[in-house]
Amino acid sequence: MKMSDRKKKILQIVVDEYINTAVPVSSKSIAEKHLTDVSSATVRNELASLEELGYLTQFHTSGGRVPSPQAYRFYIEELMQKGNLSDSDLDYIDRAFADKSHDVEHLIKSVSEVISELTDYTSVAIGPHADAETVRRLSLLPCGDGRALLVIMTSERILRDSFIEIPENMTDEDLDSASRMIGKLFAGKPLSEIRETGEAAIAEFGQYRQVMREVVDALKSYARPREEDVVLTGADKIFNHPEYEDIGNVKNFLTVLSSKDKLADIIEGENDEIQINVKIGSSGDKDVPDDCSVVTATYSAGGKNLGTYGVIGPIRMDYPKVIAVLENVGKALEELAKSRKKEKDKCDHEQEGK
Amino acid sequence: MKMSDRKKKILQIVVDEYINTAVPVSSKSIAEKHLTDVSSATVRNELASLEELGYLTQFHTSGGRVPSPQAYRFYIEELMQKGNLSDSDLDYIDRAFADKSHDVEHLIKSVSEVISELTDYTSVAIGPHADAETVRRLSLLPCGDGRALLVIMTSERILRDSFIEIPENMTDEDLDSASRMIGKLFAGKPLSEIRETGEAAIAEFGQYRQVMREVVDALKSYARPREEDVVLTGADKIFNHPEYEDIGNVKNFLTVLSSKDKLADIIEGENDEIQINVKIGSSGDKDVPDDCSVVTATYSAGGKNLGTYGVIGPIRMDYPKVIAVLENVGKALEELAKSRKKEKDKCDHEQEGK
DNA sequence: TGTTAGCACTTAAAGGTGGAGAGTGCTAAC
DNA sequence: GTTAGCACTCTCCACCTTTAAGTGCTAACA
Repeated sequence: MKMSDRKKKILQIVVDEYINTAVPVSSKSIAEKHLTDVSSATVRNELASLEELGYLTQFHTSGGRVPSPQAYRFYIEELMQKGNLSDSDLDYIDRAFADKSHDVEHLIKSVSEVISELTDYTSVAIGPHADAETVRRLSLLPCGDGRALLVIMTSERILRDSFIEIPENMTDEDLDSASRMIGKLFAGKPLSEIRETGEAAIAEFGQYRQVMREVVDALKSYARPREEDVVLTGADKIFNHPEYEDIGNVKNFLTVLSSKDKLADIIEGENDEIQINVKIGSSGDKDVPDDCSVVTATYSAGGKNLGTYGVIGPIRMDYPKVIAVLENVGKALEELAKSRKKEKDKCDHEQEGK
Repeated sequence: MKMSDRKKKILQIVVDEYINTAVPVSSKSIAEKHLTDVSSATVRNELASLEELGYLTQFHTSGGRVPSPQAYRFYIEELMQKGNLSDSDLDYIDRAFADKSHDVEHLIKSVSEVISELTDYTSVAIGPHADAETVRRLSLLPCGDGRALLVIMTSERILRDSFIEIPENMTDEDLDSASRMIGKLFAGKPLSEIRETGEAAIAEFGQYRQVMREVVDALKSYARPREEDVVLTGADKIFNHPEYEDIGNVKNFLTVLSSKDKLADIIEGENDEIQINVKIGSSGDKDVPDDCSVVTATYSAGGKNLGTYGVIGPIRMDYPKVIAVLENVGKALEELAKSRKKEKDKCDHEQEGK
């Protein structure tokens, strides 16, 4: 059976209507409100046929139709009318990023908050992979209890959460010179490369071999997003959506949210290439609950990854709005990255001139 | 009306029973299971009198009795039989703290997890106030973008989350010497004192006055527990308790949990002196929801505050178990603090000998 | 005076009934 | 291909009845 234009139109109406009202859509309401040139009986025939094609389901014979996951996918690909944000929403985004300090961590948090606030869904954000950033400076600060704090300044931020063990007989001065040597060796290289080639370098690193090994080991923890890099905002937003009036669904949902590790998997997925990625229901992804959709966007500017941000909520999600928000936040982030780059370049230039 | 021994006994039975079953307690069940020497009619008389005294309430005439907040308070003060933990619970605690690294942050997280796991309630933990700790070492690491990372080693841990702005014309060497000077000045002093007297010191700090001001300002943020110092574990545990089958209650509960700032207020309160503190219902505390109890313990060893830990859940809480867990975790923490102190002393001694 | 048996009373919860309303599927006519 | 008409199905709600649980009260008892 072919998808006639009228079928598409009706399917679009059903999805739009259901997204807005959460009430199964009837043939009568379609004929009255949207397709005034045909009767409800005609619509009924089309609905029956759409159901046969797998786009619609009914809970019971007299209950109107509800879109299937397949329908949402089709809707997003072909039918959806891109939403425009209201002026006040656009304003909100602008203001949120206007006076942000330079911190990547804070920025990620802000992005997550903005997305959750504007979409009214739970938002998840993962910052850029430190992995791809290059080392600018590396310091080892003695802690006095056999450990040292490893602080790495990368091209994008400061990593300061790793501790390494240091040999008992090592003095602060030793540590300092080890720190300089290692810093010099790694400067300009991306973390990922250090992790891979680091092993080989350890052998040649006579005196401070053990410290070197600890540093390389510590870098391994940056291969995956760390717990503190996964930001969750607006978990309580689910209560604003009628599908979560059922306690079982709430429980299910919150259980997924409680493991940041799983969340990271859900959000990151394999969306390196696509800009916006939509997972509806359990599209084979074991970690996404059956009754949830996940919409994510991976941002980048000038070849640089700016992180992955998204929304998790019921399948009946306001996709036009969510996608519009993600796109506009993306634009704002790009702008920000650009203006920062300019600033940095200017700054670097000045330093050279000195 | 006086509280006869029998009344007390009956009240205790009602509370115990209700805690365990969550079902209103009837006169018949009491007479049959616990007070076999009197009839249900006698128990009924006593129950009516306890109700008059404000200890019991009924939802409807044929519904059995339920303890009032007042009854729980009386129960905890006078009636409760202290619970003993099972061997496996005790084991669990021991194992959890056996091989913990030195990190205060990790320890707090572990404590919170252990408490939530053993009690089956949502647990909140706030680490010791950095505020009271003394400075051992202070470093300013240049970040290269007009900022510096302020790393402070205190007697207990490493604080590494503050950034300060530095003057444009300041070189890395300048920063380093400023760092040394400020470090020397503050060494051995508690953060709280620096915060208070710091203002005065700024004036005398000629050349590096601006940096000094930034440092003193940054320290102010340690006066209150920071967001990352408030650890929440097992939010989903509430689903294991029947009072949270009602979606409204869940919403209410989760809303409170979503603000770490409010949580900190709830947990910390004014329990500096008491070891274990129980708030039942809204005991005047505006932030605690009416239908919630909060049990907290503030630990200390050798005069040193080890943090405040607790449990938040329904008023019908298993107080004997919760209190037993908090007590035993407290003991374990004390042990840990002691053995660490020994280690540290030994370590310091060796260093002196060198 | 405290305790008890007995009984009437109250209430929630569960189950059944019937009508109203919504929506469909089908058929026959256009 | 479209439509009007109608029988059919199903939910929802209001109402009722029954059942079980538990109480309060009273009168008798030790």
